[in-house]
Amino acid sequence: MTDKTYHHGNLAVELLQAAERELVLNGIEAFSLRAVAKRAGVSHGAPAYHFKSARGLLTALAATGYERLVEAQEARQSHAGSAPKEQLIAIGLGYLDFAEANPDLFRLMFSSEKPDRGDAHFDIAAKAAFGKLLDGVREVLGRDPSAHPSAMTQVAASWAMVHGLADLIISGRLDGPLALKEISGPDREMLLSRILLKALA
Amino acid sequence: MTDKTYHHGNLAVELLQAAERELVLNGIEAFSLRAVAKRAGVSHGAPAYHFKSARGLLTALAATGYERLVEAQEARQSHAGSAPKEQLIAIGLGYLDFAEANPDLFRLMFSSEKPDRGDAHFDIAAKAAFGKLLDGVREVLGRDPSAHPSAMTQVAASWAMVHGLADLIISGRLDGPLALKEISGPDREMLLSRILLKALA
DNA sequence: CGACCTATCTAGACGCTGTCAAGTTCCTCC
DNA sequence: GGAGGAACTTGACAGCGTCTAGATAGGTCG
Repeated sequence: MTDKTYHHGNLAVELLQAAERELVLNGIEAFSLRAVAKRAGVSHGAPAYHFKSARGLLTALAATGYERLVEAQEARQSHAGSAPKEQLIAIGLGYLDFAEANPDLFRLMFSSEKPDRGDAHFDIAAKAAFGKLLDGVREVLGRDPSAHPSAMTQVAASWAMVHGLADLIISGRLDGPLALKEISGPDREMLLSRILLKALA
Repeated sequence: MTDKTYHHGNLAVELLQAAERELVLNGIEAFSLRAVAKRAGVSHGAPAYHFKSARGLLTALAATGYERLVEAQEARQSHAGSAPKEQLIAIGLGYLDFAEANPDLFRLMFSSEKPDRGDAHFDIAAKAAFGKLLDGVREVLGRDPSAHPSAMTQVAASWAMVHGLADLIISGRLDGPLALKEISGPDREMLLSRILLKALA
């Protein structure tokens, strides 16, 4: 159950870790399956046994990403006030936390066609993350977005705002105009919160 | 100046067109320089002469993308009312038009590390596109965002909203929850405009 | 008219990539 | 203790981007 045997029984997990490390080091576009195998200390053909293809490995990695996205959001929620709006802002800030901490993984999850979106694990994890946002908006509006089109519009607006913000931040596009890199701590949180709040208008 | 000679004098332009065609057909992640060369009817080494590398070709392509983004925005503006808010909404809708009409090019421009952002042509074109947004917000607020931090926050919010919306739309993520695919015409424009307007709150 | 010169493109080689098929090693269970 | 399957290795293949050397066309000048 540990490792280091010929069949070390843990390779799938190790490959995922190695893949993420490669993603961080080389970026998503220079990602190489063979480099992942080498990093994990196995032959270049080994990954194919556990994940059918490079696509399969990246799909699995992206799926874990959605799970960790939810964790980042819940971490924020647990430190926020209990008012619905505060909770929704926390969900948004958690979204930004995750994107900033894992920019390449974030891109893999949302802006890449490499993961197979039809994959069951991927789909479940992605839907769970979407559900988080849905819950937040429901609490604020006091009704279920799934049943009320206008509330669903509110979900779309919130998602678009936080997602666009995340995407612009990790591509460094707000560093120049907003000088976002030079702001930190509470000032930064305040600024981002104010922007996120606009989506709720 | 036309084509079909050995040195047909037009290859750079033809390569750009071929590259975009390949982008549309195969997607950004399966993009191949050799396929572009084949499509243009030249040897696989030919592109290197005009654009130093694949990166160079994609950088040039992305740069033209920004120029066409501005054109899409101006097309919308010319059909909109003259009120500042209407003009800004038009700029946003043009942004969405462009993204929906050229999803892979949009991804190349905003979410890829393949283009060289230090390239002069790329930088100028990208800054011009950003300037469009800046102008729109200035007219609405009546002051220059470059000089007023609070107005620049407004720019960031507007950009994040429209950019996030574009990104979610082209990845099909609003088709399910919002059923956006089933809405069209004026209904659709109204819905998108209402979301964009929220950023101005 | 002919020779050169430079811009433009071709052709081949290199090491890398992902995938596949066949072979090898280890573990388990009968 | 032998069989069989699971986990991994090995080698081959086509396609990729880049580099280098060579071929060719067009224009310029003697």
